[in-house]
Amino acid sequence: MDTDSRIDSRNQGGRNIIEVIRTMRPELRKSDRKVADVVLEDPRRILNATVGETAALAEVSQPTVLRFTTAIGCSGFPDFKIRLAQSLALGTPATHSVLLDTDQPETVAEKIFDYTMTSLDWARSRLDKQALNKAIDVLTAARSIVFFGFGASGIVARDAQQKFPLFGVPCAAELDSHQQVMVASMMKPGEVAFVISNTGTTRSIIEIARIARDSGATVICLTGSDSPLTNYCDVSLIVETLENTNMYTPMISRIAALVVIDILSTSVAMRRSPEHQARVHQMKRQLSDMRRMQPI
Amino acid sequence: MDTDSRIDSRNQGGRNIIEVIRTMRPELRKSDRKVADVVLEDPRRILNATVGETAALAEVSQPTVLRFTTAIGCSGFPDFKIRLAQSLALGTPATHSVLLDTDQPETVAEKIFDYTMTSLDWARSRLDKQALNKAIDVLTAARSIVFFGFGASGIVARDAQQKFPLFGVPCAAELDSHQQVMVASMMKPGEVAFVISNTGTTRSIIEIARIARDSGATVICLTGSDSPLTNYCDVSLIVETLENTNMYTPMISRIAALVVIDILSTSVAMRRSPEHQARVHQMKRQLSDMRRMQPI
DNA sequence: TATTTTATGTAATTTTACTACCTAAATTGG
DNA sequence: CCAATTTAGGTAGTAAAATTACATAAAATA
Repeated sequence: MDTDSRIDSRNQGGRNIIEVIRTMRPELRKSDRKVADVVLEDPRRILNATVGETAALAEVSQPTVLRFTTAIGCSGFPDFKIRLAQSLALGTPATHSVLLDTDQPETVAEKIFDYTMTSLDWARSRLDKQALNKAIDVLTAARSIVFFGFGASGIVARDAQQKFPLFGVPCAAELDSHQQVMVASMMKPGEVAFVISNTGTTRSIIEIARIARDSGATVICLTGSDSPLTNYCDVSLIVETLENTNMYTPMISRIAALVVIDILSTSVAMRRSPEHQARVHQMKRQLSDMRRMQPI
Repeated sequence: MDTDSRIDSRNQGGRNIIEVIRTMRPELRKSDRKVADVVLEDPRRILNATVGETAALAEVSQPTVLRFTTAIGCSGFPDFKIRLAQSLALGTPATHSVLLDTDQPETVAEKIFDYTMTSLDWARSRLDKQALNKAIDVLTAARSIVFFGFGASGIVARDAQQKFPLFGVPCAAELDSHQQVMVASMMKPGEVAFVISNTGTTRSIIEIARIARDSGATVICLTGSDSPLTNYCDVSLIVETLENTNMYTPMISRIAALVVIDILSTSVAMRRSPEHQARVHQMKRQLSDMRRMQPI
């Protein structure tokens, strides 16, 4: 219920009809259940089917198919097909149900892929464009950037640190808490501290933001919710991830963060002079040459 | 043309009809273009419209609407609506066109998000379930795992190394080429070498796979295409990414790889005894406690 | 300018979705 | 356990939608 209403608000009218059918199946009429079963068995087939064809597949009458569509909350057969098409939009049936202990690896793969994609869509629609713009401005003007992060966010920090130097901005990634304090307190105006923390509540990372800011650095944070961390930051990039099911959150949060890093680095690169871009191309060529060479 | 035909092969019949309409618009008949415009202006509105209503909106006759649908490659109006529904499934119109120098940050964000999601879907449908199963078997049985990777793949290796120890499997991530050779040559039967390389052509990483295998280790690779690397591996996880536009490939390949790591680690976790899972929960609780504590 | 080709609308036709109604099965109260 | 009532499901007819055939207008070409 709670979950559904949230998803509902995403795009008009209840989403993922397949999931709806699956959950409602037990309380459906016997004949409606027959229809439900042929739909669930191969939803894609229904997309090109008429009421009559669907009825034949389910071995019921046409009005039963119509009654089925209204039973699951659609306004008619065409509407049902539209909903189904949307649920099937990305590959196979999208089931963002929770992982079950009994799931086969195939199912686990499907669910995780699906959940990742859906969550990215969610994050996309929620991303604050203004903050994004401001972050790009700040990063483009930065004399140097230091990325701070722990654990999974440390991975993101490292990833960012590998990307940004391409545009001539000196970068560092600090992942050790002692080192972080030292570096943060030595920062100067014109430098940017980029603080990454999914929870935004990790005490030590909040400290880092505070210290860096006191030192005169501009502080950007990349976090999962409007947390205490944002109080110490000049720009807050909040990447909300879909629900907080303990199982998925750590997975999706770092992926969403990486996508944001992609967006930032690409945008900064695009603002740089063509000269820089030429240099990037040259470097890429060298890298690809290296791949064919024997290492020392 | 080339691009379209490839996308066509994904799921039956050309995908993202909105993009198709946009690209074909100039070469459409005058009246068809009127239809195209009302569709592009507010695609969502068409989902609940009939031929007649669409014709009225575009101020053309009904057959013109029909001719429009066939002109853009649909087999009829209902088919067109289905395609449209699929294109609109995830949030706003999905445009996976190439990045332009003139794109605003908002557009860049949209494009990168969209491209990431689409590519993940592509990777999902292409993932070899058998190899996945085998990899899970091997990892579950492993006495220890060493992850090898360079550059962006090094990030993936680190991420994996942070995840797997949760299930009681000793793990390491080797990112330095000299260190890699040493560790690989010291591996023993029962141990697993997990080699990550997007290109699969990096000379030194292929060497690592060969050395590890010669030492008796089971070798799993995670790579972007059926490359030379796979010759030296017992299990090859090939994560194909959508097209090789130089701009996007490095971004999406590492994200797809991370999702595969998620799937593997989750599946391995699920095969472990409940005892292990309890331990994981306990650890999570400790971590979340730590977040509220002052660092040392 | 005449002729062919292409574009678009009108009107008829077919197909599809939907509704009214009727029968059979199931459920409940006496 | 049987009659009454509700509920499920099918038949057949109806409305509405999509599609086709055809005619006319506009454009292009000779």
